[in-house]
Amino acid sequence: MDDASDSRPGIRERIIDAAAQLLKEHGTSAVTTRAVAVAAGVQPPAIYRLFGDKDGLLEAVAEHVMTTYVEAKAGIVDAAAAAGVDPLDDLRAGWETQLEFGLANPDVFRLLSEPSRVLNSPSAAAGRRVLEKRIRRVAESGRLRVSEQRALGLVQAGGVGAVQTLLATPADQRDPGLGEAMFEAVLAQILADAPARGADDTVAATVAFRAIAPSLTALTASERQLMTDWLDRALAAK
Amino acid sequence: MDDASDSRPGIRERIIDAAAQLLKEHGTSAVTTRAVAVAAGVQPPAIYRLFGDKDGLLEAVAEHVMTTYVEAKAGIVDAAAAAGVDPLDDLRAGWETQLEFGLANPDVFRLLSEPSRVLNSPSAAAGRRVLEKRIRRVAESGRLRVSEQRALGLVQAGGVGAVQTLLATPADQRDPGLGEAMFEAVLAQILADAPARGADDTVAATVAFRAIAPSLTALTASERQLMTDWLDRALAAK
DNA sequence: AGCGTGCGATAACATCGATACATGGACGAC
DNA sequence: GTCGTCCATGTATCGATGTTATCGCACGCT
Repeated sequence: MDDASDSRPGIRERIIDAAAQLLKEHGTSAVTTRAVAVAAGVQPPAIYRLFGDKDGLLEAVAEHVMTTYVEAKAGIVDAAAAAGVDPLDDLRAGWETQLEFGLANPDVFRLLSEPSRVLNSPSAAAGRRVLEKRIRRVAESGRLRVSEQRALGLVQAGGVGAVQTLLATPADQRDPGLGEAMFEAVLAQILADAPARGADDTVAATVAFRAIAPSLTALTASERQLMTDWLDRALAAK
Repeated sequence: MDDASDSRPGIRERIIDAAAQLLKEHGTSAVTTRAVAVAAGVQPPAIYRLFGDKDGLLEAVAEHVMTTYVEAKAGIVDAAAAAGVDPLDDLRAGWETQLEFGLANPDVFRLLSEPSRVLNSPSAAAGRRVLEKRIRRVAESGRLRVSEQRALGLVQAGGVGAVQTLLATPADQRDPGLGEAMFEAVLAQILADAPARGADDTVAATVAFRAIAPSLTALTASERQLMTDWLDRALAAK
């Protein structure tokens, strides 16, 4: 019945919750063994009895957050497979969930992205398995034009990179369409049937002109400034 | 004459080199103020006098490694611009350099990728500026079908994501083609299929844009009117 | 009942980032 | 030449953190 790790009143859970909350609300540096201990109402040694060391605690936190977050994902995957939802819509839903999660929980996301942790972490493996299922469904539909491994890597890299790039940009300067653009880039690379993106000549011409506009000496500085502002606005609207 | 930061025999450099070597050879955890101090043959307080705090030291290390690595990049960019190398080949060369660097120096790369550091780090800004130049050259050639900002974000995200994904995979299970696949995915997303007319000089780009400017629905009628007036004036001045 | 096993609490240890304070020497003023 | 001032260096230390040893106690097994 009861696992050995489950003592009585869920002390383990209390510690994990306290650590997760501390991590989410006050950042990585606030997650100290003592702070977690007092927040959970236990003594520092309890952490070491239950998790071995601090890294074990962080791994448990990662697994907890990941599970909480992935359970929905996994449920959606299964439900989608059963309901016959388009695998691509399913993949896109997962992508958006991951981006939202990453932007909402930067510290937890960083924790889950650390290569040293990902390499030997059961929770990371679980997360990857969910993504593998989604990729597999796309593959089974016959629309993949690269290996599943390649597709998996591209989706993973695109997601991690997009989140990290957005997090590394001041919130007011972020490109809100970056995530979707990256997803489309990955899709176009792994799908057999080309999404047939319309070759938009106007955008290309606008971008090219935007690049050389600052060198138009026939205009005044303020005119150039105003014009580039308009151009950026026009491009952002695309 | 002598700057206050430059005492006598390059103590600053000795400390930075010691820290960089420690970081590269023994990982992040080995970079401790005392270890750096003994490795550089100085006293712990010296670090604080020269760098303020440990984060200042890490920033200096990041800047040093970045500079050493980027100097070649920047030189290549300038040389490429002068020699008229294909902007795409130039971009690809930078991409490959970044991937190699990230895989060869995982800890330094992680340091340089930390969002909190990237947000207010001069060295990170310098690195981004190099990439901006490369993107700009592509934009000037008229081959970009998205905004420069979007292109920049996609290249950045793709590179960071690819490196991080590769680092998070056991070396013997890595997909050696992932980096190139990601690059192609990004390229396909940001490039116009057709070389978009021979708009490699300002006049051609301006003429092309002048032709499509009236159809920019994102601008108001008066803005379009004023802009086309300016465009005509700029063309007349040529 | 006796006893052992395991859990919780207190205290302590080693190390880390960071700093206060004393020391000493170099340079200019007289 | 001598003294005083300033600044860099060196020592010692502080607070905090990860981690562990030790003790006491309650619970279950024989």
